[in-house]
Amino acid sequence: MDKVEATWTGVCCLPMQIMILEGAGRMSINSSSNLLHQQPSWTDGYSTCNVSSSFYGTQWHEIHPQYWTKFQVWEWLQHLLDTNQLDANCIPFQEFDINGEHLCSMSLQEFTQAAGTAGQLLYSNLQHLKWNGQCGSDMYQSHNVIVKTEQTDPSLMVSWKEDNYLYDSGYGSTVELLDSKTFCRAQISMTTPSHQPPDSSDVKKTQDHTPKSHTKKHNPRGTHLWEFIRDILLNPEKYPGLIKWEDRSEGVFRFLKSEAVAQLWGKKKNNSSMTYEKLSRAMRYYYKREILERVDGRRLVYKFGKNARGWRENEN
DNA sequence: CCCATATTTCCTGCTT
DNA sequence: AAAGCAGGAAATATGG
Repeated sequence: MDKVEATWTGVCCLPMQIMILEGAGRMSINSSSNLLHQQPSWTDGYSTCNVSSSFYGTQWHEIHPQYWTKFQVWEWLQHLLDTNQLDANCIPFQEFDINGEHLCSMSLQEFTQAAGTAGQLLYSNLQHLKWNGQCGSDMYQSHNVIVKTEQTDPSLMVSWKEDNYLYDSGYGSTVELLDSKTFCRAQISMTTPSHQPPDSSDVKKTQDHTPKSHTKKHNPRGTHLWEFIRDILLNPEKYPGLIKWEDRSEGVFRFLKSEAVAQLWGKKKNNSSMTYEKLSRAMRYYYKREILERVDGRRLVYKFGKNARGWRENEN
């Protein structure tokens, strides 16, 4: 065994990581492949969390919208979803397969056409960006949600807010804070067909996800990856800010801290060299088995398929 | 030891 | 340019 016991306090610039994993106490980290090596950006003491897509690298917020690439347009959209705590369906990403120049030329009407009720939000936010060049800290929020006035690195600010928010209020109490959510409700219910439990052959109901069923045929290493992911989603208070639902009823979710999830998975499997790269390969194998469905276009987003059980709110 | 399943590891190519 | 995504291929771990 060349594994080295290391405590998370060694990674002193990662308060979130420490908090998340403190329950686990010590973590086995391979000295040649720990977080410090895999995620240099985590160690810069700043952009510690990839809460929203990615700030390091592309830095759309430092570029005038006019010059955004399609990718940066999507990052902006994603960011608006994040900061306004909106469901993904509030903004039809496909409608924004355009670059910054095109985006800037759109009228309010066109925005509304493309994104419905959210169009207004997008439009006014973009106007703000256009006239201010650089992004002020307050532009990240639209009119209707939590206002933050601190002058800090936006990425830090946002992750801090989201993390704290998750810690303080827990998952269940989100709604009252977020009237922006309600303004999307109509849209969501229109675009979301009602759902019947897709079960046909399997009449077995495992209300609780305790894996001790007599029908289990092969379960080599205890929990499967998808169950592990599901359980993180189902216990947000235990693993805050790692993965979040994008659309609870449809089973769409998104990794917020992909590498942290990979580390956690690796820990469970006693594999300290687990990475998101490898974890995601395993996730992709689930497509064929219909445990997951593809969600294309959006990074780090997955959707439970018909063979995934136990993730619905009231599953039978 | 063999077999199947469920990853894990590595890789090339493509997209954002 | 860095991160993700797609899959192929091969290796590995585990239980039967």
